[in-house]
Amino acid sequence: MPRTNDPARTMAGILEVATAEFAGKGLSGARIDQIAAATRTSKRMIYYYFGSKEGLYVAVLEESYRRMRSIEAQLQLEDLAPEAALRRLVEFTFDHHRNNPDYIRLVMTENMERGAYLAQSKTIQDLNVPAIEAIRKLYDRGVADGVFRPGLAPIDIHASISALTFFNVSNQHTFSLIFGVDAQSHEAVAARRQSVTEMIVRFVRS
Amino acid sequence: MPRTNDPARTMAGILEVATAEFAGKGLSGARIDQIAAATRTSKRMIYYYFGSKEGLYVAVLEESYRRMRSIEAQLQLEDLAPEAALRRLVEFTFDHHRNNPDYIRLVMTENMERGAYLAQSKTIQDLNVPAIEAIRKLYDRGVADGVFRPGLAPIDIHASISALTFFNVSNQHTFSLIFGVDAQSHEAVAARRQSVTEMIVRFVRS
DNA sequence: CGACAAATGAACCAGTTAGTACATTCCGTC
DNA sequence: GACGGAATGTACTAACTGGTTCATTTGTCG
Repeated sequence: MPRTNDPARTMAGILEVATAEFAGKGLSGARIDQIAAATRTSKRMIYYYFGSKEGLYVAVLEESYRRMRSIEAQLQLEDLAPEAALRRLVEFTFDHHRNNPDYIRLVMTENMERGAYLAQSKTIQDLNVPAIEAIRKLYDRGVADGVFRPGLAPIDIHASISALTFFNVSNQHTFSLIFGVDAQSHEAVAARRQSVTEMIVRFVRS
Repeated sequence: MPRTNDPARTMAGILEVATAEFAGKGLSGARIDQIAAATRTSKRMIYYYFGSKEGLYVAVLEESYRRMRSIEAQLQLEDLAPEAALRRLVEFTFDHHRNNPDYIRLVMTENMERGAYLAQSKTIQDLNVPAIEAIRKLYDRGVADGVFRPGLAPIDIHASISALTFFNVSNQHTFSLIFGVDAQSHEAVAARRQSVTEMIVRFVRS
């Protein structure tokens, strides 16, 4: 059977498989042979396009951050009242993280690597700034309306939202093991979602 | 020169070095040869006492959790008014996590392993229950005094405290890279510490 | 003291893993 | 249709890595 050259498809296929592998096992736990075997191409192509295991990992990291940002940008917070917008942002982040454990695990992996690879990437570093801007806008509106108390830093609010929603996924295994199996049930997750939202809203409210 | 047999010292030495290695590089990134080289004993002894790389990892995990609990148990929250006790607990947890990145990284590692090794350990699983009990007591006191609002779950409060303090260390690298280098400065950390405390207190306050 | 298990050391090994050499095929351009 | 670079496949390798074999020494107990 004849071969068909399709660089874009080959690269995309490698990236997709590699994302699952790196997210599943971390950087040092991931196996290039495993990735190659799960692709319809060969290991040779991984090195042809990405140069090294680390190069592939950086590409996966960049792609994953980029996808997250593009989804995030779809939120239309301007149309909502400040508190409703804040709730929407928190709930969206909570749900997004919960539905994208691979993204969470890649960020965990990168933190285990002490940010060494994220530091190499030029494109990633100005990626989350829009997220801060969105918070700043809705916060300023809330302060102007008198529903939010003044003096808070948008980046601090962002840190808290990230912490509460990220941890919920990143530490789910150890948390469930120590505090009971039902911590991941539908009801428990829904309750946690509401609690997290409430905590953020109460923090900024006048 | 004559050899001196000292099993306790040998094991303790291995555990200490192994803790740094596993915390530094994760389970798959850690190298038994590296651990052996950093010890004053040999690789042979690691297998003699711990059986396998995984066995050593479990021992490190158990020891690390145990140490954390013993420190935690020293808190005397009963002597303080409810809100002061809650502040003390949050600030203590914040400082403890910040001063023990190895512990944080071991928990991150175990979550990357999906809790597979924590699940094997009998001694660990009933370890954090006292932490919940401490919160329950101070929370009940606060509700009785009328300073805390009723209807909250102690485990939910614990989850929030853990999330906010854990994330502050676990994700410091990616967070600093994306949002500026000064996120780990003395001032920034102190501000974050106060913000986290304030968030928890405002959540439970009537 | 003598015997015997516990503790230790040095060298070794088999399987794995990131990375490569070499040859071949595809496909746009002139 | 020929030419040349881009894209791909196969087979290989050097180094690493968890784990072991075999031999030796230490300390304790009767």
